[in-house]
Amino acid sequence: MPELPEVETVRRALAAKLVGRRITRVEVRRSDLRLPLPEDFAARLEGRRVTGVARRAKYLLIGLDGGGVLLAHLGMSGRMLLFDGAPPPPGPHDHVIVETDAGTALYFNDARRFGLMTLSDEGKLASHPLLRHLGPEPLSEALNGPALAAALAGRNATIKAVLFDQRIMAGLGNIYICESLFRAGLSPRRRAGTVVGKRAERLIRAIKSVLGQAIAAGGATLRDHRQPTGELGYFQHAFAVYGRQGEPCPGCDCDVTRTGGIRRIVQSARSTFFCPRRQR
DNA sequence: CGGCAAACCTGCGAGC
DNA sequence: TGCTCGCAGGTTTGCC
Repeated sequence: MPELPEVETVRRALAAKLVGRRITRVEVRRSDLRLPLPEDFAARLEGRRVTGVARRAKYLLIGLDGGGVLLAHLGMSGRMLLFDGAPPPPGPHDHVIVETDAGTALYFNDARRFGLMTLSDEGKLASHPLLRHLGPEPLSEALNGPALAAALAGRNATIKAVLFDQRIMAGLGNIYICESLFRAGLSPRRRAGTVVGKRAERLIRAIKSVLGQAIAAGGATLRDHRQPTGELGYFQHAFAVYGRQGEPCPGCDCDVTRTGGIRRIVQSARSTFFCPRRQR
């Protein structure tokens, strides 16, 4: 499911239910996630109080008293599900269950197991192997047109491929890259190094606006993403190009039977959706 | 180093 | 109905 807006939506839901609560019980039902869970995972969590829930790129950072941090990534299919009453019987993909003194149960569910959970210390977060190479947050003030242009300078790969590189900017995935390039009017096949000046300005503004609107909509629900409380996100209805192959481009008023509408191509084994007339 | 493909694992929808 | 195939929102590795 999850790119930055979906993870941010999850963060907010977790923060509302977990902050200030004490963890009473942790059950590891399956420890072979993308990285194996630490041996003492449950023991290090039980009895701790949750001090905050933060996000870095697509990672969730659950702060604990005593300085520990539970680091979680949802991969492609990971979900965090919150239950206030009696939780349902765990299914085969409910890998970790965390219960609090407020009677809340949190299920970490991940069919494909590309997600992970691990433990770190607050002081070591910046140098943590999973976080250390991440580029700036797209929504941070520091990331503006000139900063983006500088990061893209000299890159000969396509802008689509380079935006996937989490070292350039961290948090975008296939959907929001497609949508941002559409809003910016840039072809996904353009060389990244040519995105300078006004183009870089347009691109960073597009990225920030798409992400901001997606967060406000509770993220996008494709297949199975939902918020931890069960509500659906609805930003998928606002997609201009993603998954809309053959549909009319919302920015052009040309005849779809002649132009073919939104195009789908494959770049580094991932689908790219774009309007060849509007994006250059 | 840059750029790309494949691998990791499971589920689902489309098409036959 | 039931099978096979292709495809899926991420990240890492390995190859050229």
